[in-house]
Amino acid sequence: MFTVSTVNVNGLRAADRKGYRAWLAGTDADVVCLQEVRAEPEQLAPEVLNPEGWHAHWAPAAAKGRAGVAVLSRTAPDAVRIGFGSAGFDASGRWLEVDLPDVTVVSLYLPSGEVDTDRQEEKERFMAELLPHLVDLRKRSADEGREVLVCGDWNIAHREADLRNWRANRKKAGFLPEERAWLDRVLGDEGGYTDVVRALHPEAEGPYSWWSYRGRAFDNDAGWRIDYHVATAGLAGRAVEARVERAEDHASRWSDHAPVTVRYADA
Amino acid sequence: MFTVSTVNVNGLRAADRKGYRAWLAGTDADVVCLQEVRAEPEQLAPEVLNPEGWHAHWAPAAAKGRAGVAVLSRTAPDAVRIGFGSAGFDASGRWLEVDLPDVTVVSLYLPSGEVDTDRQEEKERFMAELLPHLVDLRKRSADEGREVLVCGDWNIAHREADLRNWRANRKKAGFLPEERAWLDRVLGDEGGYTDVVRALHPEAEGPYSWWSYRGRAFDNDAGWRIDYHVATAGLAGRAVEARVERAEDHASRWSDHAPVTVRYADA
DNA sequence: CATGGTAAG
DNA sequence: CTTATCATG
Repeated sequence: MFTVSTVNVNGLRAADRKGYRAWLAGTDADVVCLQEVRAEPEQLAPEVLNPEGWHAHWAPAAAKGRAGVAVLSRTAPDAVRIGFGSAGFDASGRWLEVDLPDVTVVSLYLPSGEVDTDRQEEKERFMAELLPHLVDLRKRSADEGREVLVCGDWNIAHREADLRNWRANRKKAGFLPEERAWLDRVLGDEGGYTDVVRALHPEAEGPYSWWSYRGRAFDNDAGWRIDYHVATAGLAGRAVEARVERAEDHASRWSDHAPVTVRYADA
Repeated sequence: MFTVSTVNVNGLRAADRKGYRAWLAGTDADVVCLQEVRAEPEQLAPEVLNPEGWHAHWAPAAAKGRAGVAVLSRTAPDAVRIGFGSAGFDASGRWLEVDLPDVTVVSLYLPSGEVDTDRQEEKERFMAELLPHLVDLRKRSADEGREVLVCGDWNIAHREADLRNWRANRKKAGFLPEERAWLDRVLGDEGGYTDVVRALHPEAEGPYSWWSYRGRAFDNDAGWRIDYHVATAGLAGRAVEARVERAEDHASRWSDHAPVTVRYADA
């Protein structure tokens, strides 16, 4: 069995203060993808930077305290690549590829965007540049006999079942028609990828993976499913179980996101 | 008896969370001068903005979250003036004059400065502009038969007895020779003012009124006396008791400064 | 509502 | 070390 977790930690130093380290010590995952590390590697505690029993690779953003992704794996990767060949985004701490024996695992942190600001334009540029790379990555990997798994915070809820209050959010970044249409392409014939958790649970509400810190979103389960396992067909077909590790209560939360963990059967 | 307290609150909203409001409710002062309010009046809780039993006047800085002084008095002032006639500093939230029946009380927050930066030049410009106004204020008030009391954070320790580690601080803002010389002028024939607490306790170490939050300054009593009652001779001669309301322990501190309270006998 | 940077103290 | 503002989420 091959188990992969992905979680947006919303500042790894803060998450560590609140329980991340204990969570990592207790997980049975083989690979953990992190997003929003929001620290330079040197700013992390040694036990977080290089946890015992893990090989950790980091892709911090050039801008201090922003974004930043990582991949932790129990075995050493064959290769590690930062960025997806974009002059504008490769130093933004949003894309890290790690080659394991027969699968390339990616930690992705897509810009959140904000309607009517240049942050939304940036998100759209990022999406526009990413799609061709996703296609290319799938094709190259297929040639090499490898699967691809793009884990991370995609910052888009795909369908109405992917967020609690979809009506109120139709004009909000993260559920805009153009963003959803872009995910349609990623998950359709053009991209050729599968939304693993949705494939396992086609009729479920959610399961949500992010709840705003504002108001009572967590208590009311007013969440969004924006953290995905996006996999090539061969790997997606081997997914046997998915779970969102939602905290018991507010006090035990160490991020506004929850880990999304999927178990894949061996090939 | 006429009792006046002065205290740099280091952010009134934070101070309120930690105990300022209870302190105000318990004080026997007739007038309270505040410095470093660091809030626009509208950002303050109503009970802090207009405490029951007090007349409160505020002089916020134009720059949000910076400086800001206030005077609270149990009786309504006859007049209130913001600034000391300086184009550069009148909107900086550092000078507020309040006329009470026979004394003008001022809340002053002198810039802290920082050696080798333009913040030190700003401090020196402020001092240069302030001294003539102090002289003028004393003279005009004398003509009107009024005393003057300039309370606040002067951000200068006058003499070696006014800070714990004076040797280590000879080149630090707050104990520079030129700053001390300027205070000599304020407190000498030119200014004509008296350092009330020092006059009451000529031989004392301190009493300190500020302890840095850094290190163990508070526990070690490694403090500075930078908060003064600076009064015209007639009022200074009526001072009968001074106390610094140093917190019992770290947990009960609600600012890095302590209130400096003086009781003045009636004329 | 929370993180982290930064300026100020 | 602590207060704020700010941009980001």
